Amino acid sequence: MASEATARQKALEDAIELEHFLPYRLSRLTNTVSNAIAELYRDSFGLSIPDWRVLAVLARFPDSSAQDLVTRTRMDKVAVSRSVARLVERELVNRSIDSNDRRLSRLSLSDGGVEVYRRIVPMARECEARLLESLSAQQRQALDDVLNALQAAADELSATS
Amino acid sequence: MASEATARQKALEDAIELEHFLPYRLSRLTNTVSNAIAELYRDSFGLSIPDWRVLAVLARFPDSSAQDLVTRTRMDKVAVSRSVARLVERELVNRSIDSNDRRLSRLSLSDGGVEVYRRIVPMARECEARLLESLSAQQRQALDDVLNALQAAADELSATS
DNA sequence: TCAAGATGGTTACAAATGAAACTATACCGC
DNA sequence: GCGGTATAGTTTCATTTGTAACCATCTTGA
Repeated sequence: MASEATARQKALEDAIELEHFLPYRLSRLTNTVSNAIAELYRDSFGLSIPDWRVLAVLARFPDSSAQDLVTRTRMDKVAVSRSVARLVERELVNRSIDSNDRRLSRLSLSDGGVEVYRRIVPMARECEARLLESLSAQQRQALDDVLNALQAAADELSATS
Repeated sequence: MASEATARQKALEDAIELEHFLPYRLSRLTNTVSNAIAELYRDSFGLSIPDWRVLAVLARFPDSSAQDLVTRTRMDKVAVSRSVARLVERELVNRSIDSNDRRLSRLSLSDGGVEVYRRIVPMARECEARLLESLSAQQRQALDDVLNALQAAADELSATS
């Protein structure tokens, strides 16, 4: 009993405050941001965030294959396949088959895709700007460095576990 | 045609590099961290992250109601209900009914729940520490401030949109 | 006191996500 | 050239998650 009570006591002393726990804070922040953005893209263009990511990469790297998209978006290949299927269906993306290797798709924005992309970009920038406005110039620099360091540490974490 | 080409050109010039786009970077970091942690909790104790959050809050605030958990974890009430159901089923959490208001649950860790919690805490702290190790003391302070500012800005964003 | 909300919590159903199996094509060594 | 293996991409199925409807209980105000 005494030792049972002690164990309980010890657990309580060590208790983690979720509010200050980094992974929780990151998760909460990301959820808030992602939900706001997802709503914006969905209501404006009927696009999901994965769809938008695919568009963004294709705008910069036309003639990408699905595999290229996997690499550049860090989405998994199933998610890429589904987004591409939606976008092709909606004729925002053109798909053709690589003439040298017929396993590969060659994906590009259609004119319609370019147009949608062109209209989304300012909205995306606006969201980002509103977040960054809350920071000083120094904090923005610090954020950039810190995100890089944390991502590297997180990659390490997931590699070693 | 010329104008069509120009539009395309303009879109490309404005193109967003996903790698530098804050919402994307946050999302990527959070996914990496969450996946690593989720794997750890799952393999060690068969717990999901929502389960763990509920445990963490109950360790600090025994006799919480489900609604209290919603507030403190920022999870939605369905997720809380499901986590609690799982944890009660596994007898890590005790549920009783508030004697004054029979709609309310009174939730607390069982002895087994305390034990599981006590064993998870060091693992959670270790994860967090590994992430923070990558930062200088100044960067850690900056991170704290920046996360607070960004969360506030994100709340603002989702409120106004 | 009792009808009309409001609140706490669960259930049911739909949409999103992930893992594994599958198809088609290409490459490699013989 | 041909069997075995690797790669690109899709489909299938199970799990998770979110939304909305729901039930029980409480509160309020005529």
